[in-house]
Amino acid sequence: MTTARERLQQAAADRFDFAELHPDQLDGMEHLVEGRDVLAVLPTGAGKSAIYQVPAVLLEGPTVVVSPLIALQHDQQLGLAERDVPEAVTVNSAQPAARTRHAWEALATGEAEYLFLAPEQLSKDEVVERLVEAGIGLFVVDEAHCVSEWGHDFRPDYLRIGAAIERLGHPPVVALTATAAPPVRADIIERLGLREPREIVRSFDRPELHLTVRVYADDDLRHRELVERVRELPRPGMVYVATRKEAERYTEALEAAAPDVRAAHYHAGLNRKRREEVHDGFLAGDLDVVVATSAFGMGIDKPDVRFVLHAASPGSLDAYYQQIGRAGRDGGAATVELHHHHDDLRLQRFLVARRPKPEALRAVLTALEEGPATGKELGERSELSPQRRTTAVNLLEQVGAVQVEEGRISRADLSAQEAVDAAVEAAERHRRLVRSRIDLVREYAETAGCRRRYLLGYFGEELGGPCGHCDTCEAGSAEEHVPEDLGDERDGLTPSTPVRHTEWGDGVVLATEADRLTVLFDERGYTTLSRQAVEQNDLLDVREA
DNA sequence: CGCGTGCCCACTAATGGGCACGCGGTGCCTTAGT
Repeated sequence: MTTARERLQQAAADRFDFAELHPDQLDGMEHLVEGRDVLAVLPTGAGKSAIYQVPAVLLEGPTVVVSPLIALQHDQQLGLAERDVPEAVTVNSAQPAARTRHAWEALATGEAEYLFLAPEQLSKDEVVERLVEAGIGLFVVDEAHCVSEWGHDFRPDYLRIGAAIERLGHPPVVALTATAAPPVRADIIERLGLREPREIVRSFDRPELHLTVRVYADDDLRHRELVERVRELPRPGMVYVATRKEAERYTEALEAAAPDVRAAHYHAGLNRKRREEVHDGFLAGDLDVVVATSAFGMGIDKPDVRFVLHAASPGSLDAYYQQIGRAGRDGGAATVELHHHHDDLRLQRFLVARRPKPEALRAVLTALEEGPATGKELGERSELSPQRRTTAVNLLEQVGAVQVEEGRISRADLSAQEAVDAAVEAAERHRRLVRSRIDLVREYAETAGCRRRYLLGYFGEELGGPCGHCDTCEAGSAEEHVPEDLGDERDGLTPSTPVRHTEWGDGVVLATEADRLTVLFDERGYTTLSRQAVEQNDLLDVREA
């Protein structure tokens, strides 16, 4: 009798041509074929996709892969076409109806094994019903950080994936991502409804990246220096900016200052053809530098990116880590610089987490007084856009004001006023969290301590001493900022310790520095506390997890 | 959310206060018209 492990290795070798599987991959695969859920946080290039691709052929029933971008779905589909496996199909609005028809038929007959779709598809009842009929054997959420990053406002259907999984009878689920700090991992697990998932988390350390921050008070100076850096540094590389206008402005400045540098800008305002040109041109080596907003990046698996410069601070260290992670994937040295200006954060504070409109919440509740409704019916009754409507339903469901069962939304026993108040408060709490993350970007920019230590601490990883390979280490200031009691559990306040603050309630210690602690409070978000104040005033109690 | 821009108005000509207005990111989806 062969073990699951042997069958997986056999399938990987015979059908995928994977010579050898990494223990992390095998571990994830094994849990899936045993019917358990998995959350895998592994760097790009570590073979995340294999974790679902191989078990898919051993498990009965087709595999659903939820992926945020149609372009990514297409890439994965093409990759699978080269393997000795059943067909991979996609369902989305951009393809001809005939292709979608074929996809559903192939899935129903068992001819197709893999189905790629965006989360928005799962909000359609007929889609979920077809999946129920197909008897889904494995459910995959690729780029799973999007659940936490986009689900709360931008793409609310990300928060509805969990409900779809339940309607499918909860087949084994695997969530895959390259970047997720501990609170993000917790959010993914909760929102997808993963059951005692096996968490596979590899180190976030990327020693080949040299980290530097420059802080500016003058935007024009920043602009000039950044252009100069692009001229000096080995290429290819990427420059991240905060706005579309800045992407164009920096590209023009670069073209003027360095005609030999082949540069292009990229943002979501470009037409599809142009976006493809820039994307493909960069991957093919026809472009040296792309200046882009956050729109550029997912699907960029280019090994030889030699620098990632930020001409403006992003809205979180999660986003920052994700963007710089595109440098040095070949293992060669790469330059990572944050060119920070205090005003960058003002823009981010505006951009992230807008408040929900109480009118939208009321409109949903009023529409439901007529009786339960599907999402579509609710849209017709309330005249809200799909995005507004789904965001409102998500919030109301979260506070127990509505229930969603079998795709039908109904009112719970809670007055409209109580429901709206609770939903607004839930949104406020999330807004505080998201805004508090912005403060940590500033702290990263301003710390005199080791940059790498700070960044890894944010991702729940304790780096013993200074890394010796960032600007503060080289300047000597990092040495003085290592906590003296590192590893000493004298005060018990080590990372991931649950604590209670006299005023701010429950939280979890996330990172420790010489003079301060970063704590994530349920009600308040990320907060930095002075160690001295904590000790003198006895502000924190360790509580039972 | 909060800053920069530009307009009006006041007013011994050249500036400046007050204020309304515009601007700022990420992708699915759908569907009419060429």
